[in-house]
Amino acid sequence: MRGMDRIPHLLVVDDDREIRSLVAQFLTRHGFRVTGVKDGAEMMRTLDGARVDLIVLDLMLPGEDGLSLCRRLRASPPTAQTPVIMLTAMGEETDRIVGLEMGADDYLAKPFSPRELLARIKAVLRRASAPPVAGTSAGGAVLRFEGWSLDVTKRELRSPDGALVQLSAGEYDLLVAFAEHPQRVLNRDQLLDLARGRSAVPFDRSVDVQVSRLRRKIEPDPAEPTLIKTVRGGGYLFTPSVGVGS
Amino acid sequence: MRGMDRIPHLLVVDDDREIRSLVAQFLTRHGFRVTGVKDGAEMMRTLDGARVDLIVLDLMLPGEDGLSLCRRLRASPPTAQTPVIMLTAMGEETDRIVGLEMGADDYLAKPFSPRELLARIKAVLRRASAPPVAGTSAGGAVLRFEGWSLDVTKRELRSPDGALVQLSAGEYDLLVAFAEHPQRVLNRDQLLDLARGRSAVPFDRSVDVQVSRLRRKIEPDPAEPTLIKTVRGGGYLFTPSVGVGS
DNA sequence: TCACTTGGTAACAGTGTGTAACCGCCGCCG
DNA sequence: CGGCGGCGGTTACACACTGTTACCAAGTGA
Repeated sequence: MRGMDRIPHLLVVDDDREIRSLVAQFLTRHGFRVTGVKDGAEMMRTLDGARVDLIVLDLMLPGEDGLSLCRRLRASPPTAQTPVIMLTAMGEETDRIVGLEMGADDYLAKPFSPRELLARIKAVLRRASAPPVAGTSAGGAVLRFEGWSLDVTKRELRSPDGALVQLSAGEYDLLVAFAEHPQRVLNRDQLLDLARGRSAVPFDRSVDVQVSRLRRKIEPDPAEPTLIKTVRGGGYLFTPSVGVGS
Repeated sequence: MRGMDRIPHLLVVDDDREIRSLVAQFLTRHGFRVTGVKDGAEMMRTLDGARVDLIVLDLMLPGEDGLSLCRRLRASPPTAQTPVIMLTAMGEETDRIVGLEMGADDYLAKPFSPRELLARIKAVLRRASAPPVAGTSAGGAVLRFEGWSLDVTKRELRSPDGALVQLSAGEYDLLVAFAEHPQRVLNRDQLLDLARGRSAVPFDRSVDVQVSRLRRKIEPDPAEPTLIKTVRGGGYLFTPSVGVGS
C-alpha cells in the first residue's frame, strides 16, 4: 500500500462495547493499530493526543451523533483531511447520501462483515494516501517511464517531449495503478480495485474502455500498443520499467 | 536474468509440512536454494542468519499471520526490499481485498500448480533484479536464439533483422515454453502445461495447431521447419541454443 | 503394396477484446 | 434554472484468437 511504511492507526467510535471489541480485534489481527472509544467526547480526546489515520464512526451515538461529529472533524484543520468511514444501523438510501454529503469517505450499513469493513478501510486509506501529501512512496512524487513523467503530487502527466498531456481523473487513476505495478499482468478485477476501489460486475467492460481511452493518449501507435499490452485471458501488462524521482 | 549469477535463495513459510516439502522439492529441482520454515518466528530467525532473495509466505499461519509479517518485513530496512509472494487459501472475495494492497509483490490462491508458483517467482525475481532506472527502458530478461530475441518483460519478439513480430498470446506463451526448454523433446502434455497451465483432453490437437501457427510466423520455410522440429510419436523439439541477455 | 497411425492445416465456431456510439450524471455558467 | 460539456459506464458490433473438427499427406510396418 502506498505510503504505508508505518502501521496505520485507526480510531473506532461505537457505543456498543461488543462491536467495538470485535472490530478492534479483527483489525488488529490484520495489521492495524486500533483504538476504540465509545462516544464523541472520547474521540476528541484521543484525537488531541495521537495521530490517527482513519476514523470508523458510528452514526448513532449517545450525545452528539456521528453526522455532527463528522462535520466538526471536517471543520478544524488537524482532522479536516482524516478519512472517515461511517457506520449506520439503518441501511437506507438517505443515510448514505447524507453520510457522504457530511464528508464521510465511505459508509457501511450494519450488520456488516468485518472483511467488508477491512476492504473499505484499505480502499479509503489508499485513496487518501495519494493526493494530499503525495510523496508517500519512499519520497518519490514522480513516476518515470520511457521518457514520460507522472507527477502524483500534481496529478500531471508529461510526455517525453515535456508537453502536458490532459488526462481525465479515471485515466489518471488507471495509469497510476499501472505505473505502480509495472511488468506484471493485472487482471480486470485488480485494475478496477486499484484504480476505482470497486469490484467488477458481470460483463463489466469499463476497464477495457478506459484502457482504450488511455492508449489513445499515451501510445505512439494505439493500434499497436507497446506501453500497455493486452494479455488475452489475463488482463493488461504495463511493460516499461518505472523509476521514482522528484 | 540480470544480477542472477548466484543461485537465488528462497524462503518458504507455510505451516503445512506437506506443502512446504513439496514446494521445496519442486523449486530445488528447478535450480533454487530453498529453506522451508513453519511460522513467522522461524522466518525471522532465518532472516537474521542468512541472506534471502525472495519469500513465499502463507497468509494463514499459526501465531502472527502473513499480512502482519509482510508489514513487518517491509518496515525494517534489511528486508524492506525483499520480494514476497503471498499464498492464500481463500476464495475470490479475499483475493480482491488482499490483492496487491499488502505490500506483497504477487500472490497466488491455493490450490496452485507448482509451475504457476515457479512462473511467479521468476517474474518477481526478474522485476526485482532490474532496478528501475529513470528514463531508460532498462531491459529485463531477453531470450536469444538464431538472431531472434524474445523479450519476456515486454512480451515482444524481434526477428533477426530487428522487426517486431506480432504474436498472439497463445503463440507467445508457446514460444516461451520452447525457448525455456531448448534442445529437449517436449510432448504435447508438457507443452500444454507449460504454455497453458492445463492438461490435455482426449484427441487434443490444440498444440499441433498452435505449433503450426507459430511456425508460420518464425520459420523461414514453414513447410521445412528448422527451429521447431516435429518428433514423431514424441512431441516437438526446439533446436536452437538459447542465450539470456539484456 | 496396403492398412493404419500420426501430424499439418483449412475451416468453423465460441469466446475475448477494441472501440464507436450512446446516455445519464454532475459541475459550471449565463 | 436550464443548457452545456466533459466524464465514464454500458451497449453493440466488428474483429482477432483459439480449440475442435475434418480431411489429407506423410510416415510406418507387414
